[in-house]
Amino acid sequence: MENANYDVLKLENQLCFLLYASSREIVKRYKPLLDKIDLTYTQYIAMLVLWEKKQLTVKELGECLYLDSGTLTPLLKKLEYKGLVTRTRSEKDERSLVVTLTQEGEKLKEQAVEIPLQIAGCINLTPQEGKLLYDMLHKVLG
Amino acid sequence: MENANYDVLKLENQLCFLLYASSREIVKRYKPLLDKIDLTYTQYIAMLVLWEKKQLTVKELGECLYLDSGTLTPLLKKLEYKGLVTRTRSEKDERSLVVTLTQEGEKLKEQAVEIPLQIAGCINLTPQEGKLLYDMLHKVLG
DNA sequence: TGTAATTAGATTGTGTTCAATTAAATTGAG
DNA sequence: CTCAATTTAATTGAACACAATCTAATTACA
Repeated sequence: MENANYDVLKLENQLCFLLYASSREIVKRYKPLLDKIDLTYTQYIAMLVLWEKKQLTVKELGECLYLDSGTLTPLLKKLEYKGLVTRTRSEKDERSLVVTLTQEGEKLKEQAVEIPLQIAGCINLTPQEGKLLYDMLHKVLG
Repeated sequence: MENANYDVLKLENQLCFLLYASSREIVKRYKPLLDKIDLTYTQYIAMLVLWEKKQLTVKELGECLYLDSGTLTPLLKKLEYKGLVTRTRSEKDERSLVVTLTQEGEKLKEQAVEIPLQIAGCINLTPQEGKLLYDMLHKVLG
């Protein structure tokens, strides 16, 4: 084949690149809001889970966030250092580390509750489009 | 307001989290394919642009990829080290660094041409859904 | 029961990302 | 022209991501 069709290589055609670029763009839009409560984006999504569940193991948190201990261990140590969570070994199974929201961590939720609306306000999608995007990303994630 | 509605904080409701998780998931699916041609995902998308344009400045490449020199400088040095590109200052404007595809870099395109189809094959979307996702991500990116 | 296999986290090393700063080159206003 | 403002990369430092490896604890099977 002398003239292979290289069009598939063109960047504009790359759905994956759009996904990658959009993800970073959105995280960047969170930054000024998260700076106010001194959290990074990854710390924020970890806190989202903790605000909902109060307590869970590193393994469970990793399953929620699709992150492994290589990312979570240092992140949770930072949240512990900030006084937002505690880290203790499970009594039932010493291999498991239980992460628990502190009072301080619980209190931070009140300030964080503003963030989702502010983010929604700066994303250029109608609720219908948002729902469509949501459904398709769910399919991608499988 | 005694019972603020914290539902907006729930992770499943977070479009942004899905975007972030899907992006990482897709990049992970590229890895075994990119390992064969010894490129990381970021190096790959830089090569995509170079395969199309042959030559451009770091600034132009950054605009294509939404990445700054903090990311691109070390990345391009690695591509140069691998012999895929050359890096030379522009004669017209010494501030600009011109990145040029080498013969070696051009040759790699032949092996890379297989990748998009293989990725498409492991993403769980119909062409119609892909188009919809594509359009909405374009809107998000603005 | 005793050892092999598995599991949960921690650690290490590579490679991004990005904000902030720096340095050199170029441009523009007076 | 000339000096201040702007532009382009490079550098630095903090924080991920993730593969690979390690250790300790638990489970399973011969």
